[in-house]
Amino acid sequence: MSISTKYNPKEVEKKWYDSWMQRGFFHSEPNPNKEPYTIVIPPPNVTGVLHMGHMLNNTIQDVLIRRARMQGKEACWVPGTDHASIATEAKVVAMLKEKGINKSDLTREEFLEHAWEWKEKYGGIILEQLKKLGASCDWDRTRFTMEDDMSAAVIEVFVDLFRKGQIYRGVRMVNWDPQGRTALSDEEVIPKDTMAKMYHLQYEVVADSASTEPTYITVATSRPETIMADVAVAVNPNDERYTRLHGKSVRIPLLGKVIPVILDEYVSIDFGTGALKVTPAHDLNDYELGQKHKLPTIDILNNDGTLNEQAQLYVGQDRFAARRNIVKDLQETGMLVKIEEYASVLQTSERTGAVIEPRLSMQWWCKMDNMAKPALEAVMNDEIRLHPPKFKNMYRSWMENVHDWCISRQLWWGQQIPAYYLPDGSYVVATTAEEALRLARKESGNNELQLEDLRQDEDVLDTWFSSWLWPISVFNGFKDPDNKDISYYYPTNDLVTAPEILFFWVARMIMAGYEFRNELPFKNVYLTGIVRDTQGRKMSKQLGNSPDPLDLIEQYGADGVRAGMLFSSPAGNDLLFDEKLVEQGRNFSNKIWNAFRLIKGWEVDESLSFPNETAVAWFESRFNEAFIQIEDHFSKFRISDALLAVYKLVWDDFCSNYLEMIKPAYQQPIDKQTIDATTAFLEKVLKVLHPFMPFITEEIWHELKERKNKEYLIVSAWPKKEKFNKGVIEKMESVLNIVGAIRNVRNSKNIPNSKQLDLSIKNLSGTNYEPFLGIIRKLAGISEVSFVSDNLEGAISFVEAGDEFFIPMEGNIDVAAERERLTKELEYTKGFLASVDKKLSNERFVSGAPEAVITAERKKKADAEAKINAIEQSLAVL
RNA sequence: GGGGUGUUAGCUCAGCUGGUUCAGAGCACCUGCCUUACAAGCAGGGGGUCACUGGUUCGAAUCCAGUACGCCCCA
Repeated sequence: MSISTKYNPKEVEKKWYDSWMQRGFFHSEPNPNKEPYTIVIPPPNVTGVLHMGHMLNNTIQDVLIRRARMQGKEACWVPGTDHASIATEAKVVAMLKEKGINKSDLTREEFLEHAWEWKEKYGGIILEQLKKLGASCDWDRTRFTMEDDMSAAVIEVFVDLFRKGQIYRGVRMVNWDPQGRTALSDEEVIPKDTMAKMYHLQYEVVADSASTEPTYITVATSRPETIMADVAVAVNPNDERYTRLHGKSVRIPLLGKVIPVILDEYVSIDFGTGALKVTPAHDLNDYELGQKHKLPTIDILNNDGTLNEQAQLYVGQDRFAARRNIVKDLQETGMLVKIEEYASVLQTSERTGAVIEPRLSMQWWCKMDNMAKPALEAVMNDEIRLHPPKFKNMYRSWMENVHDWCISRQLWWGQQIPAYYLPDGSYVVATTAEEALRLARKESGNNELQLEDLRQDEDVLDTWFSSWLWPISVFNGFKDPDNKDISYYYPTNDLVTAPEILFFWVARMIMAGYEFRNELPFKNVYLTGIVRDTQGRKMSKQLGNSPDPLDLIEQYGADGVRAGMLFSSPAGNDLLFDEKLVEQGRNFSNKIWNAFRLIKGWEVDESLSFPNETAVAWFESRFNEAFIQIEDHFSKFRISDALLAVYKLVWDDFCSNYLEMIKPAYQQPIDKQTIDATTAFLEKVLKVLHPFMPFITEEIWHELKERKNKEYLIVSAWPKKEKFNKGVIEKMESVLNIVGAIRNVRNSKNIPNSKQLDLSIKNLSGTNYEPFLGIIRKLAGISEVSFVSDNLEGAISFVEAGDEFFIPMEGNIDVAAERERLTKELEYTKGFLASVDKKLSNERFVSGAPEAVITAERKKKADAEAKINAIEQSLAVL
């Protein structure tokens, strides 16, 4: 037999992936005779490379889709990528810069040409990487959020929502990324804990008459460079320190401009000095305060973060340079009282890392409140289930406090907003320029207008404004709402994604589902955790703590990596990734491989009788029991638990126990009935293992037997739930306990495995041990078994299931040690009995507890008493 | 500040409907084995007041309240 003792995944994985592709097993077409099962991939950024998060996420999707396929459903997993406007544009800008080209020197068309070229060349690598993982996506259906159809859907949706009054244009406070020079949604802003400085500045109070000494009010701010944009100083009306200032005005330091003191309970008395400078253009809270008190707004920043003319001072300087300079100048004039360090949260851009500038700007907005309602309800009433359900609360609080969505981005890569400005500044919204012209002529009453007179809005839409349509648009549901694909596959079944994007993607897809199809987009949302390193740190490029997934696959095999990722990742929990887990996954592959080698290596002798009836009957039941558990785990999306249950079934039950029971002596042949049963068991085991470890299972499946053309494991029938015999399982459990006890004796007495032992059984329970004697002999290395009615002298004894067992020790038994061991066990059992007795003598327990519990307690009592009796007898004969 | 969530073995975590799956798994550790499927393995073993304090209950790791510490989301 020349099969290697080590499983070698490399060529096996490539072979089977190609073979599956060739035979079209991943491809799906609507089939009215089958139940559809659909997953749409969370489209990774087209610029992305596979990281550990993707690995986890896509492994789970593949497990679900493979199981569904085997269950006979029409399984369709739609892959694709997202155009990721900011990330991609940043990459392209950087690439151009390396070539010495500035974006600002290019026209929009030129830039987009470069971008597309870049996308064609480098985009979508990640999809190729997913194939290495074994992802069984329907690659014929691969989509990209900026391909023509998808973009058309985005534009159509924009126009539709605009006509419904759900989209508007307005000046609002936005998160401004001065580096990317674009607005960001709240979700694209990452708060970072930092130590910041709090500057205490003096504002001179404008005196009633010129004669009095100047007085000052101290204001605390973290952003001294914005004082030129101040329009008021606010204090709490209940703050007695400042009562004297009610109705007064103050002078801005350096600038000398006079601004009023206003009163508002919003100001917290204990924070800073209790006096707040109000800068509506550069702080969200100040903006709201300004609106409330009808204060003007003075915007002193350019879109690149430098100061503009409105600032009057430090014009043209970057905001941080201006801060350094103003601090120096304030110090020199004595208006800076002190600088304090305090822990603060810095808002930064997810894409560029720049510090976010709250900024007033004209943007496009999408109203959320109407759409949020059905989306909230669907989750609250479990039409859409979140796994784990703890995310429901979070979802609710977000949806109840939902803000309008800023959907415009000052970028070129993406869907350009279909708004067209007329020369007079008014605008129309239309899917095409031609239609826009028609509308413009109609609305303006000016039939002389030409296409050249219209100017399309420069901005593009937020990436998520295309992603939220994904489950519908991948099936062309906008252009052709009743096509056979969308009618069949939509609503999809399960969505697997990270909790980080629960709001800006998942929630919005739900809204889009109800808004555009009156139907939920998916039924279950499985939320994975974040993959962290062993120290609990998020994996990141900067930290360099993330292993390269492809290296891992190279080293441990895709199956090993998949299993490793799943071993410790219950839904919604972060996964502390340790390469040890992948090693365990690899070892598991090897274990299965060797079980296969063993079975494959046996010679069959058809003349032999069938000696393994008990073992076969037991494993049959055990498989069915485990399978029911596995299915239960799956039904509750406990993927990790399902794998662990399979793992134990394979390793403990099948390999350590079953195969050892039936294994013929060295170089002896096996009987026909046993080999047939065992082959069938292995096939069943391979089936339940296949979704987790597709490659090795397919390999063994084909090596085990000749298979016809399309008889592949990937499309074989998932096992059915069947009844099992609980009694058989329990009996075997106690037999295995006996084996364990004998092995323990062997170990503690240093008796080598090669030395056979004898066993005497004092059968008090009336159990029929006959069918199990062969198993006990084989697994525990016993030669003679005898049944006795008296205790054996000079033997080590133990009790199991009410019966006593003796192993003769040929006189060299350590009486003292044995006595000690038995005494200890006796003490323990007596203590145990006492606690059971206490319970049973408690009348309220007996009357209050259910019958089954009481019976169980009575049985415990009887067992304990029998055991005490047996130990005492053993002690007596020692 | 508001809301959520967690704290179980050295580590990572299960424990779902309160009671035999109730204190468990994997890794790590210790002992002994290269026993012809597998040393990427086999056999055995040690290790936990279930964060703390109270309450409900015949019975609490499990339910409730509070405290401490951690994490997440929103401000």
